Amino acid sequence: MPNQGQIGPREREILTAIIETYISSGEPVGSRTLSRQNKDGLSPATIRNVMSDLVEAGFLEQPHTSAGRVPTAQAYRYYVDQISGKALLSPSDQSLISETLQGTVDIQQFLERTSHVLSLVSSGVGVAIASSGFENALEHVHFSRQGPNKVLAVVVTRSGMVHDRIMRLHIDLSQTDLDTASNYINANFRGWTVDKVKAEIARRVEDARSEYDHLMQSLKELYESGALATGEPAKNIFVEGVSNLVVKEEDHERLRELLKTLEEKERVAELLSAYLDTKQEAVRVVIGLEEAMPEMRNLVLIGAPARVGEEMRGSLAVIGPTRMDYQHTITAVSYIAQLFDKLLNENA
Amino acid sequence: MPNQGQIGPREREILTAIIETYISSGEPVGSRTLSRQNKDGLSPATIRNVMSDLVEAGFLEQPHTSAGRVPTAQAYRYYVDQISGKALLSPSDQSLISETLQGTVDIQQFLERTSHVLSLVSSGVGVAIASSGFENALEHVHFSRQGPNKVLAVVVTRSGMVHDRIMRLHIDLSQTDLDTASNYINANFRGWTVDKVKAEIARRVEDARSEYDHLMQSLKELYESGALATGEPAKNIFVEGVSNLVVKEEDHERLRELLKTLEEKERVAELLSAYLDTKQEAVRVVIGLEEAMPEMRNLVLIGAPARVGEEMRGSLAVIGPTRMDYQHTITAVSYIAQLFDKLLNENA
DNA sequence: CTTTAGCACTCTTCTGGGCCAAGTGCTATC
DNA sequence: GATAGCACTTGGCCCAGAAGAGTGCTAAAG
Repeated sequence: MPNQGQIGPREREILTAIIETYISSGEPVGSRTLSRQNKDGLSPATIRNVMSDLVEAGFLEQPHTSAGRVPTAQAYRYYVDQISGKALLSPSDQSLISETLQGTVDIQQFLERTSHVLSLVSSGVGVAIASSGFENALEHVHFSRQGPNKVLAVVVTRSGMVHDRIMRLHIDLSQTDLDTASNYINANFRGWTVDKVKAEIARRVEDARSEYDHLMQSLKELYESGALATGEPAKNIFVEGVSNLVVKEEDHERLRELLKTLEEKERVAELLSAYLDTKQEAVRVVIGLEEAMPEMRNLVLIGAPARVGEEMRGSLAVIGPTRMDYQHTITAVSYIAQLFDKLLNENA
Repeated sequence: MPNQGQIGPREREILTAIIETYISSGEPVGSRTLSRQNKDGLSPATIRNVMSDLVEAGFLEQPHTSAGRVPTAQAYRYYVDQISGKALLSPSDQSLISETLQGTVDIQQFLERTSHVLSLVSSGVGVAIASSGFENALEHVHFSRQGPNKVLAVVVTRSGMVHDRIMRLHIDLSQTDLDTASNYINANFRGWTVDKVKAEIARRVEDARSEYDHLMQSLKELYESGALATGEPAKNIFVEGVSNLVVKEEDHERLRELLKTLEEKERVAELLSAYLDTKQEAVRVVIGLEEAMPEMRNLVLIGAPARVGEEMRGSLAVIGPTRMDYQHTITAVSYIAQLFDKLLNENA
């Protein structure tokens, strides 16, 4: 990374102007255009000199010798650092968002609406993910016999997620057996994380050698049938607004690849979890997604962890074109992340 | 519709050849090409005469005076009638499909996998919809108190669909109240359709003027909070494989519109329900979707009702380009429709 | 009456040249 | 350091011409 420090106030101003012009026009910006729009009457020649420096420093590129300049990933990163935390969300967006999210009652619904509203207010796809099992405290399980060997399991976690699943067992358990089992689990493990519960049940089942212990047998059967799985990943990953990514310049082949990736929601989840970690507090902007996934060239990710109190319950993000309204999107993401805590805390 | 009857065996043969060539090449097909590929050594001139007749009869069109011919919607309809029921599904597809769908346990999961596998074996998007409430017989409800004024409702229908929902009530019901209510519903209404149940509850609540009847009050509260809603439409509409629709020829603007429509799953549901009715038995092919939705120009719908026994439980379909492998897709859709009955019947 | 061969005609697509606009880099000047 | 001037590069656009594909029509052959 050459000469990052070289950026003085004049350079910064011009760089910002170039980026903003490019974002709104989509075309390489030349010195002439810039000098005309810039309020300080700098001449094209001057600007050319500065531009030349900026190319040197790695902030700009030229598609070919005699075209204007285009911002590099480095430039976007710099730009985002500059503007971060500067803007407020427009009142209309604010009310759109809060009206949509008002009155949601569990995390799944919240996230679903979040992905939708994000795709509306941004020019990208809205993504929202509920973080899976391992961080969720068990609230309550319920088993209900549906027929011979057939059981409906409902697992509710503290965060408000509800997982239901119908399973076939190898043996037939009566509703009484099931109630005994669920009472046992609820009485012993309420508040534990689901993963811990599963591990502990496995241990106790193993320990209780006695084949005569009916309860343990039921538990074993239920455990093995996957009754406590909170996986079912697709159910808790919401991706909306892919049509926003269809823009004229895009080449068909890549677009197709991109859509395919976005449809494999697990891959989107991977992407988010790679870049959004629990520690970090605020909105994170990742420029240069093509390093992780080549079909995501020219896309950026703007994401934030979704917390309630200290606990991370999921993530939300916008995946959109490098040429996007950063201020706006960042503010929107951050606004929703805050709402998340607020709305779900009062439901606790 | 002019001179439909005019089609003799020779015309039919040539028409079929044109359609198949066009489907595989995507370009207007000319008399020369056709004469070369056709086994009977017909000369281009002869073919031209026939083509001329076919244009007259409304089966072919020419993009411009000196281009080859392109099949019209009428031609595709004719073609589909000709080939229907002719082919068998390739063994590899057969096993892909049955392996994917084997072991599904409720309709939701079945449909989700169906939409996925359909998008894989066809060149279009796979769609699967569970028909909502009104035809579903109630199996079982369960209410569970989650906190002050907060109740989890689980509604299970005979078809294996599970609807869960967390609601806020205006009054606080104890778990005992809830159990009384659910027992009452299960005892009185098991086997009714959900809609009937709702109507009947409303009636009884209305009738039981006595404000002292605790049970009726609970029921009223639960009913009004929407505990019995089996709506939540998005949850039961599965659309997969949109990337299949990104093809070179497509214009960006229309593509964008199309994706937007496909993301509004309710609109897709509308489309299916408009064309697939309960009466009809087998696979239905709808050519000319643009009449219903202009953005769906050049798309066809190949769908079938999903029944178990006599009862319609949903629909499945492929929405793909007019230029698709009809034989293959029709066979696949029909194969899955049959599997549906078979797999879910044995789980009954 | 059907089929075929021949031929002139139409229309699209591809190609190459020339022109223009935009933008650059360099140098000389203020 | 900023500016003005100037020669140079490059992609986009327009146009004309050639090539290719296909048609319709007519006349002849089966």
